[in-house]
Order: sequence, then structure tokens, then C-alpha cells
Amino acid sequence: MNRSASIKDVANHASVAVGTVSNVLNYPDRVSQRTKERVLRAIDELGFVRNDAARQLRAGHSRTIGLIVLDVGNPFFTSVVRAAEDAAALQGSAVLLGDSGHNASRESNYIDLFQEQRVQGLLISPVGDVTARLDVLRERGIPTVLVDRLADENQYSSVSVDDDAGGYLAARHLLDTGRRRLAYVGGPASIRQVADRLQGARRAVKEEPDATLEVLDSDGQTVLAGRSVGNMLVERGRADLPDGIFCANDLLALGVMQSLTMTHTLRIPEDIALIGYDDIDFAVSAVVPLSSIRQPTEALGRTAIELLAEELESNNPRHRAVIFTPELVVRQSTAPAQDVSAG
Amino acid sequence: MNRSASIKDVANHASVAVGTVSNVLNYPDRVSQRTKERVLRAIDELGFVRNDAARQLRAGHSRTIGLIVLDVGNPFFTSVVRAAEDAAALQGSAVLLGDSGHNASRESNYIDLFQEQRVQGLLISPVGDVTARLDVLRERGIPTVLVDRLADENQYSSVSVDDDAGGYLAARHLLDTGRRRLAYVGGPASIRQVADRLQGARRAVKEEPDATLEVLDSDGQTVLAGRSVGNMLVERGRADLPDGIFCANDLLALGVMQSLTMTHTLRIPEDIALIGYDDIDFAVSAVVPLSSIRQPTEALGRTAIELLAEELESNNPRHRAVIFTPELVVRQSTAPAQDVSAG
DNA sequence: CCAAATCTTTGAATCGTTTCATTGTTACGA
DNA sequence: TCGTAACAATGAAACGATTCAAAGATTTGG
Repeated sequence: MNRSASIKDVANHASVAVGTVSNVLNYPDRVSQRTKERVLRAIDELGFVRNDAARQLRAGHSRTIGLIVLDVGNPFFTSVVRAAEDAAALQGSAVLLGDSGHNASRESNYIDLFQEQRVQGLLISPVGDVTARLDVLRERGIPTVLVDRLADENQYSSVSVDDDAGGYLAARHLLDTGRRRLAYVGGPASIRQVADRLQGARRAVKEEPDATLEVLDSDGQTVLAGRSVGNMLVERGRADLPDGIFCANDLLALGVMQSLTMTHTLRIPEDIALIGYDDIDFAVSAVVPLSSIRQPTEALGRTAIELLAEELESNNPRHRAVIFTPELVVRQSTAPAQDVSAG
Repeated sequence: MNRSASIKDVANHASVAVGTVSNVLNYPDRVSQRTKERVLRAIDELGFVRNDAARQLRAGHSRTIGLIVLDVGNPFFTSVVRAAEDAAALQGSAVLLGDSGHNASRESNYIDLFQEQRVQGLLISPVGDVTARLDVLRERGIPTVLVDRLADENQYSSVSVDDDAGGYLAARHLLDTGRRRLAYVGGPASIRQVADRLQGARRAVKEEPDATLEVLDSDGQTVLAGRSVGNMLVERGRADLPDGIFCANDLLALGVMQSLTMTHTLRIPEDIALIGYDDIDFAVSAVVPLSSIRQPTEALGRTAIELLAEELESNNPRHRAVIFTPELVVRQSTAPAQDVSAG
């Protein structure tokens, strides 16, 4: 219930000036050993804790960084958030997290809040078109780094993942393990990620003259959507089936796997190899452990913080767009047929 | 790059006193229509945004609430966080989120940070023994509400879920659908949740004289752990098998389901019914949609905020421990045998 | 038309920190 | 012993909002 102790109380208690207490906290070298000890004792005895609002007011900006993601429930973002928090902590900042939930007005509210809080900078995975607002923020000295979205380097710094490369990686892996009749499962094609991954897969398939790629449109990116595509495949004649399937994400792949393994006529990976995208936790514990493409979420979060730090330091108008390449994770679902039958 | 406009700039621009601008923002009724318009125009023209640090300094406390969870990646907490954010927004507060990751020192860092920020109050799902720290916070006027942990009402308010009731609900449901030879899968027994759910299940089984409950210890709470318990069951003689299995969480249940369905000798739910706990997203899209026990996460988050508001309003030393009862979600994995064979 | 009551507006004081010019202290060589 | 340099400590000013007593303007009733 006591109002908490201020730096003034500490100064009185230690019989020094307030400036000295401040120096003990911020520039310990400027203070003599004796005085320092006295002050520290007083701090301890009074249980003094700095008031961040006052520091901030004086400094003109806070030590927090705003981070707005599309969905905290999505493991992709959860992981980015964690990495960003850790990286921020290293440089003495804290992350204020906002979840827009794909909702432009929630997103806007968070931008308001962060502006009132005078955050040092903003990391955002935007829903709507927020460029106008971000421009205002920049004029006010609050730089932004876009997350999971490629930005024009003249405008903003950004961190993103190369989905085309990911698609290439997945398809190339199927080809490398001997598959030739590939299928891509994903949809709707209007989603950039879905389209880019397909494009990358096409690129890989073109490298092998005898390889083909069939595109199977799915109704969304869920396990159920995958299952219905899988059921459709099961009904086909065996000769007509692909021997390697690449799904736009792991949920789809798990759905396809459910369909194929339920009817005990088709085996994964002997008859059909299967690879997903995202490498969610469940991939490793599927009935047949699922190969996948892992996005470098930790690097995304860390780098976003680093780019923001760059923006804060230099006043140059040049920005950087860092594009990461995802990583292939090989598991049993794409094991070469001979390896499996040998085992 | 411009330092952003202050209330003083607005006052000059509108040719009024700073107090008037403040009144326009906080007590619009005290200001005449003409003046108000002039001030609002000035605010708009200068793009003025309140400096929260200054408000906070004057007010002595912030408009933020600290929330420390064990793991933001866990859907249970993700959902609690969301609900808390929404409830806080309704009362004009923002939530500062911290992820302790089951790590006592990270937890402690967040408490430090929140204390410096002078949060209004703290919601915490504690890792270590933080009662000493929380007592200090309370003395300083920062009340705490414990989340997902039952607290002594003389000490703290808390919101928690009755795991015993959840266990009872699950077992009772298996019994109600005609199963009599039940099994409980979970471990290690040292985890409170695991033990409480078992206790509830035992209670239900005692109500049916002809029912039995076998306890199968699992090595953790993962899909893989569930699968190895499942494999062990598959090897048993058919007469020796349970006809209803209750797993301490959904991951275990999904693992058990994988084992049982892979060997096409046992059918779910005809031969064995299966129910999990937590109702994770995957439960609905399992090969056989999984029945489960849903925890009222939204209610937890919302109520935690409400209890905190109570603490902030009244100065009474009495606290409240709100205990929620979980909810049964019935899906195909526990359908009565006759229903399924009929369909 | 005046006094009283009501409504508006004013601006200095305040919150707790950091900064920095100034003052005070100590040590050392000449 | 004195002058100087290096080091310590001081405390007023500033950050930007809110508050509130007081002054000023306007309305009301007689």
C-alpha cells in the first residue's frame, strides 16, 4: 500500500544528492566506492525499483519494441516471437506483443497503443495496408521492420522467407529420391505462399525431363482438406497415382497421410512419398514421420530485431530486405523405396 | 525525425492553455463547443498523440497489466492470453505478455520488468516459488492473481480448473456409453494434473460395481509416449484389453489411436473407446475424431482480469479462488458401439 | 441593470528520473 | 606551500501530462 520509494527517498536515506543515486544506477564508475556502497544499501533497504515511466519521459522514448503478429496461436509466429524476445532482451529491450488475429482494426488499435507508449520501434506482420500509418510513425522517429513480408528496400527493412526456394527444395528432394510423377497439393492459389511454393516446385520438375507435376487444388490448408484430396487419390487406379506428393503445409500432408494409410493398400513412402511444409511439432510424431520444410523462425525473429537496431542507430534512408532460405527436414515419409524395403 | 508534438504545442497552435487541451482529452464536458473544435483541429493538424509515459508518471501507475505464462506455444495458454487481452481491452487496459518458458529466472526477470513498468497488476502462472516476491508487489500496491493454480484465499485470488472433475467427467462418459473395463494412461504421477485426473476417474469407476480401472503409466505426455503404450496394448490378448481408455491429454490419446488403428485388428470406438483431455485443434481432425475434455480457457483469462479488477477497486484483504469445471466434448472415438455398427 | 450563480479557461505545481554545469575535494609535483 | 589536474558530488532544469485553485466570462433572476 505504501507508495513505492523514489530516487529522492533513496538519496535522503543515504544522505547524498539525487544525481548521485542516478549515477550509481547509470554510471557506477563516476561514483566512489564508499558512496556507491552506501547508496546500494539504501536501495536495498527501501526496496527501491526504478520508475520506468519517468525514465522514459526523460529519455523521450521507451525501452520496449512493439511486435504485432497475425496469430499468436500459429506456431510459426510463436517461434518468431520467442526469438525476438530473446534478441531484444540481449540489447536491454522488452517486447510488447500484440495479436492482430488477421483483423485490421485490432492491428490499428495496437499501432495506436504502441505509438502512445512511444515504443522504440515496431515489428509487424501486417494484415491491411498500413504503409500510410507506418510512414507517420517513421516521421515521428519510430522505425518499422516488416516481418514475413518482403518490402521495397527504399521504404522499409524486412525479413522474409523464400517460399519459391522452399518449394524447389521439397520437389527437388522428391526427385532426388527417385520419384518422377509428382503432385502438388494446395489451395486456394490466391494465397501468395501457396503460389510461390508451387512455382518453386515447377522449377525443380523442369530440371528433370522425364518428371511431371500434377496440381491438386485443396479447399484450404487443413487436415480435413488434405484428407479429402487423399480420398480422391485412393479411388484412382494405381497406375494413375503420383509417386511423390508435396503439400503446401503439414496439416494438408497429415490429412493426405491419414487417407492413404487408412486403406492398407498404399504404403508411405514405398508407394508414395509425402512431404509437407512448416515442420510443425506434429510432423515428427505422425504415423509415418513426415518430411517437411522448416522455416528459420528463430532467425527471422532475431534478424528483425537486429534490423530494427540498425535503423535506430543510423539515420540513413536505406533499408535492408533479408530473405531467408528454408531448410529440408528428411524423415521417413520420403525415404527412398529401396532403403525402406531393405530395412 | 521531428520530435512529436506535445500537449503544449497543441495549446499554442490552438491558442489555449495546456490545461484546456488536457480537459478536451479527459473531460470534454468541461470545455465549450467552440474551444473543443479548435483544439481537436489542432490535434489533428499536428498529429498529436498522447505520451503515455507522462500520463503514467503523473498518475502513479500504468494502464497495463502484466501476464506471465509458462509457455506461449501451448494452446491452453495461448487461448487464456487472448481472452485476457480482450477482457483487459474492454476496461481500457493493455496486457504485457511474458513467457517464462518454465524457467524461474526468466520468470523473475519479467517480474522485475513489470515492477519497473508499474503495471496495475499481475496475472501469473508461476514456475518457482514466487510468493515472497508477490508479497512485496502487493505491499507496493500491485495485486496478483494466480492463473491455473489454486491459491489460499487468504493470500491471493486465483483462477483454476478442477482436474478431478475433468477426470470424473471423462470416465463417467466411458461408463455411460457402456464401457466397463477402463484404463487410464498418464504419467509421471508426480504431475498434479495427471494425479488429479486419475483421482476423478477413480471416483467415477467406484460408482459402478462391475467396472474396473487399470492404470497404465506413460513416459511423459507426448504422442510418442502414447504410441508406445498403444503398442504394448496391441500385443496383449484380446480378452485382456480394456474397452475404454482415458488419456491424461490429447497427445497421448492420439498416440494410442495411431497404434490401435495401424494394426487393423482393433477398431475405435467399436472395440475400444478413447477419450483425451484438452481438446486441442488436432482432436477434431484425427483419423477417428477424438472425444476430449475441454478446459474453459476463455473463462479463465476473462475471470483472471475480473478478479484483478476487484482487487484494484477494493482494499479488502479477502481474495477469491474461482474454480472452473471443464466440459465434455463427445466425438466419434467414444460413440456407443451400437450407434456405429448401425451407421 | 446588478449581484449571484454557473460555466470556462488559465497556468503553476507535480509526478520521478536523467543530465550537466557547477562546486567541492583530493592528490601530486614543483 | 601553492597551483593544477583529476575526481566526486551537487542540485536545478527538463521531459509531457494531469490537477486544481483561482480568475475570467457568461447567464440567470430579481
